[in-house]
Parts: sequence; C-alpha cells; structure tokens
Amino acid sequence: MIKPTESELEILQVLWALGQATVRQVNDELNKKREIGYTTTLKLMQIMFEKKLVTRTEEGRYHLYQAAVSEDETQQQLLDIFVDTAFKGSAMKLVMQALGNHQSSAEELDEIKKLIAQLEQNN
Amino acid sequence: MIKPTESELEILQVLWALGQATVRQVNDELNKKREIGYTTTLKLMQIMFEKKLVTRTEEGRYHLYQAAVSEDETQQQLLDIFVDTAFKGSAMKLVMQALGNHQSSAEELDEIKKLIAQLEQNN
DNA sequence: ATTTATCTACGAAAATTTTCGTAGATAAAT
DNA sequence: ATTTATCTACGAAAATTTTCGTAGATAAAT
Repeated sequence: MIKPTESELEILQVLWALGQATVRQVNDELNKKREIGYTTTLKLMQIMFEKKLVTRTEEGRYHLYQAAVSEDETQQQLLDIFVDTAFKGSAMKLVMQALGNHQSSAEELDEIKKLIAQLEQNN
Repeated sequence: MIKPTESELEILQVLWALGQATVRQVNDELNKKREIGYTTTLKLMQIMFEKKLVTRTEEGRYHLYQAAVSEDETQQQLLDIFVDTAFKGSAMKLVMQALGNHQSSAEELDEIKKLIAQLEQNN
C-alpha cells in the first residue's frame, strides 16, 4: 500500500467522514480549515485515483469519489511508520507519551484497562 | 519550534544516540540503514544548523554537532501533529491501536497500568 | 438561443526536500 | 616537498509535493 502524503491524508479524512463525495464537497470541507483552490483539490484527487487511493464513479457530469483504503488500515500503517521514525520502534514509549499528555476521561482510561487485561490474558 | 523533515529526524536520532558527533560519524550511522552520500548528510546538517535544530563547535578541522532540540520535546511535538493529522485528534484511538498491534511484554503493560492509576488519581 | 456557472482534464509553475558535484583548505601519508 | 585523503562551503540539479491557470465540455439560468 502507498503512503499518502499530508494533503492526500486530509482528503482521505474527508472521504472517510462523508463516505462518498464530489470534488466540490471535499474542497468545501477542506476550506473550513484552510484556503485551498478547487483545481488543487481536483488535481490531488486525480492523482489519488491514479495511485488507487480512491475510486470514483461517473454520475452524469460529476465524479463521485470514495476512499479505496480503509481508515483503520491506513492509520495502522501510518502508525507503524511513525513509531519507527519518531520513536525508534518503541510503541511503548509512544503510548506513554500519548497517555501522559492528552487528558483522557475516566471512561477512556477504563477502556484501555480492559484492553490491557485482554492482552495479559493472551500471554 | 520547527518540525524536522524525515531526513532531519533521522539525523536527530543519531545525534540523540551519540550525544555529539561529526558529519562523518553521522553519515556512517545512516549508511547502516541506507546508502547516502557524505555531502548529502553534510548539507542536511548545515541546513539544520541554520534552522537551529543543531548546534556545532569547531574542533580543529572538524565540526562537532549536537542536537539543539531534546528528544522528548521533539517526540511530543511530532506526536501532537501526528495525532491531529492521522487520528483526527483522538489520542485514545492511537493508544488503542498502538497497544493492540505491537506485542508488549508483561512489564510494559504493568508500567502502563501504573501510569493509568496515576492519571486516575489526578482526576 | 445565448450567456453564465461549474465540472473535468491537462500541463506546468512553485514550493519543498533530498541529493550530489565541484572547489578550496588543511591534515596525513609518502 | 609532493601527493593523497578528508573536511567544509556553496550552488545547483533532481525528486517530490502542492498549487493553480487555461481550455473544453456540459448543465443551468436568463
């Protein structure tokens, strides 16, 4: 699988959220965050189509785009790369830093505890 | 603080590990992973010097380089950006994925449990 | 029917990042 | 003393990524 660039990832985020979308819709979403021209978004999505990061169907004059890679798999892949490059492969250190610095609710901590309990059983 | 590029991060990793190093030493380390020319590494480190990512002292004919940014702070900063771009800000989701997919030892899981206990107390 | 708006396709410019060639200086080797 | 090896500095080429202008087609509005 190909690693998406930063801009491509932004577009994937939108597609994951919307399911299906035209270039116009994606561009509108992106413009809520930052200014970006319509043709810029269009070109990026065309490139992503070539790279097989998205699929599209022609609906009359429009193209309806859809993510061709799943959110979970992509996140997992990016995470693996990130752990390697930024944390020299130590997922544990990453977890500790993430836990320590982003305040988390009691429910979230409970969830993690459950997950840990599961993992301990599997050992 | 400036976000280091991928190559710059690789160099920072080496400097963090070695503490202090010449371009030659860094280049040798990098070449254990992949081929990269001496002048390429040199140029990168010169750029990093301009960006204030590293400091250097002249030792005779050499330059001794040192990281100007701490490993922890940089990792924290990169993590923040990464959580935002790849996980839409959900540190929790990242933690769960990281825990689930990288096998961790019992000791490591214990450490995390301790950390969670601490966090719960602070609430 | 004609104008206007909106879409795709294409190509190239601009910006960023990585790579490396060349020159000049100095130390080390012969 | 002369050659060889190794360092820095510099600039520019190459590769990658992002941005946008223009043209042509079609639908919508007047």
